[in-house]
Amino acid sequence: MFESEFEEKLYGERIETLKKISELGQPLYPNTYPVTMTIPEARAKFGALSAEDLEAQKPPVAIAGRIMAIRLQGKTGFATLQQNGERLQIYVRKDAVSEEQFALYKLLDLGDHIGVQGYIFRTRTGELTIHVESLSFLTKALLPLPDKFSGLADIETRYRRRYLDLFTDTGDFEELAPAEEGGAPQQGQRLRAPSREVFVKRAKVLRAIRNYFDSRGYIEVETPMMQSIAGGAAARPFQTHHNALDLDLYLRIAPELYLKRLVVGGVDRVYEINRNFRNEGISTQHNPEFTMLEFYQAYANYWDLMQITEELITYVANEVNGTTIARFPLPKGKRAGQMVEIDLAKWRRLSMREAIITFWPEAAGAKPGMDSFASRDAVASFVQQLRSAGIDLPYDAKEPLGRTIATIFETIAEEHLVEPTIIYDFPLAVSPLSKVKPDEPEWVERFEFYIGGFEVGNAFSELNDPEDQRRRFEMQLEEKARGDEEAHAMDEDYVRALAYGLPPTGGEGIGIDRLTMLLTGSRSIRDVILFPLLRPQQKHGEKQEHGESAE
RNA sequence: GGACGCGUAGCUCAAUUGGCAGAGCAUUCGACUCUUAAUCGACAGGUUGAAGGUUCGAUUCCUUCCGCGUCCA
Repeated sequence: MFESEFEEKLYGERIETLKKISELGQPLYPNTYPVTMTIPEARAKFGALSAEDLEAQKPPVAIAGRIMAIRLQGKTGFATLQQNGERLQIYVRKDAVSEEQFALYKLLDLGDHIGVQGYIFRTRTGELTIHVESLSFLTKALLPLPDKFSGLADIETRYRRRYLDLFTDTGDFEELAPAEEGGAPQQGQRLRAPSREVFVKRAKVLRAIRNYFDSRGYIEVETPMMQSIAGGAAARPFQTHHNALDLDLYLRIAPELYLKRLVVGGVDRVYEINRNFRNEGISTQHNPEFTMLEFYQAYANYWDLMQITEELITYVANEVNGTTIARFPLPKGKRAGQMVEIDLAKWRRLSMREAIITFWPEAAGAKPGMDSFASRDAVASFVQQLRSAGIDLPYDAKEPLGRTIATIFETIAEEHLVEPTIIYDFPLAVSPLSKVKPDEPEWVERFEFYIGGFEVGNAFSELNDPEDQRRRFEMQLEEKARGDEEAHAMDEDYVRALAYGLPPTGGEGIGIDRLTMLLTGSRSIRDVILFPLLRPQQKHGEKQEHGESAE
């Protein structure tokens, strides 16, 4: 457990301190403390009252918190308690508490939990403070806290020890001027919110989404996380095994096919918010387990979903931040790291083909025409044009035409989609579960929406023709045979479900982690996931083959 | 998977051209009855991520490995 002799020594000293606290008659790990309010409640209730008002009332309170700062000066002392991310100062005088309790105060360390009872007043400098009449020891911190002002700066430690990050992180600020002699450094605009605030907002995001759908007649459900066919998306799954049934299973990559089975079953409006698992790389936008919202609505198509999307994102932004303006550091591309302001209520819509034309790089020569995407030769020459302009573009002459078009889109357009943008009409070849456009058989009624330069959601009019669905799965099997490990597997039971009749339905998935990144100004998905996946840490001693002995 | 960067005391950070590893906070001891990044005095705290190499001498240069970050695939 100990990382150094220093830590071990300090731990031992604090165990000794615990004994002394016990000798003062304090239980060492009491199971409760009778608070009258939380620290945030106390600040809200008394924060506006003047010193005179407080002096007249001497409002009695009992609160509890963790000691984040402590200043002892002879026969008196101050300490700062923290609870629920807010702080309140306490004032302890030797002549206001019992002898044992002042002895206890002198034995307190940074990080300890205590409860105090007394009355609220303001100090000479005006700070809201509790004049302590009685204090109780609650729990000891046996290990040292991170730097009391800077907190944890090391990103890795913040992820690995999120418990420390949550109560010590104060966010990042723009550096304005160097610290003056003996003073605190000047702080500018906040660049990153405190960790705790990010996760409080994440909870608000979930609450707002549930409010939105619950008030519109949707039913929230939970469908299998362990599936014998990992369907509903193009991704590699994690594999597991059920011993009693001797059954290979996959962790789900999407809930999609189960949710549409529910629509077949007459659950016309349904949503699920839950984890998906994809056995892929890790980046600032990818964690192997991530949270996805999927919702389905019978008798709706992708045009209806576009409207719902714009409404939902606007609603959630207002609920969470009180504004639709999001300040967000771009996570990738040429402008990576740049802070941008995005209005989540202002949307534009472009078809995929329009987006390719709009963001066609000048260096690549003549822009494609709208009608040129139907020709394999034309699209192949687009690839050559882009490559000769120095753009790295994967291309396989044997891959379906639609896949090439989708790759071109992702390569040249995605990073430009910073303002909320709906990209609609996708190639059939990359959309095995979407309904074909009636007038264009190679294109489907599907859209993705992009904010901040990355994909946040994906939606389509659901393919509900079982014959067509079977053919699409068969096309996917050919892709699999061609070497595409992410191609969809055949799901006979899903085709059978469609054969009972799926009404016309629109469905959509939205990445909750990415949406939370936008609403909290977080540059990495790891900043919005409490315990992101990291490689397990090796201890130095474990790597050494031969133990070295001093003797 | 590739390129680049980072790893120094518990925490936050220094260390000039390759020349005695240092400061603040925290800890320990002492002083202090309105402090608030409290203040003042004293002590202690290091295998510079790991292993190897070059050198009279390596935190610094080189190689490999480990972990993390960023960009790209």
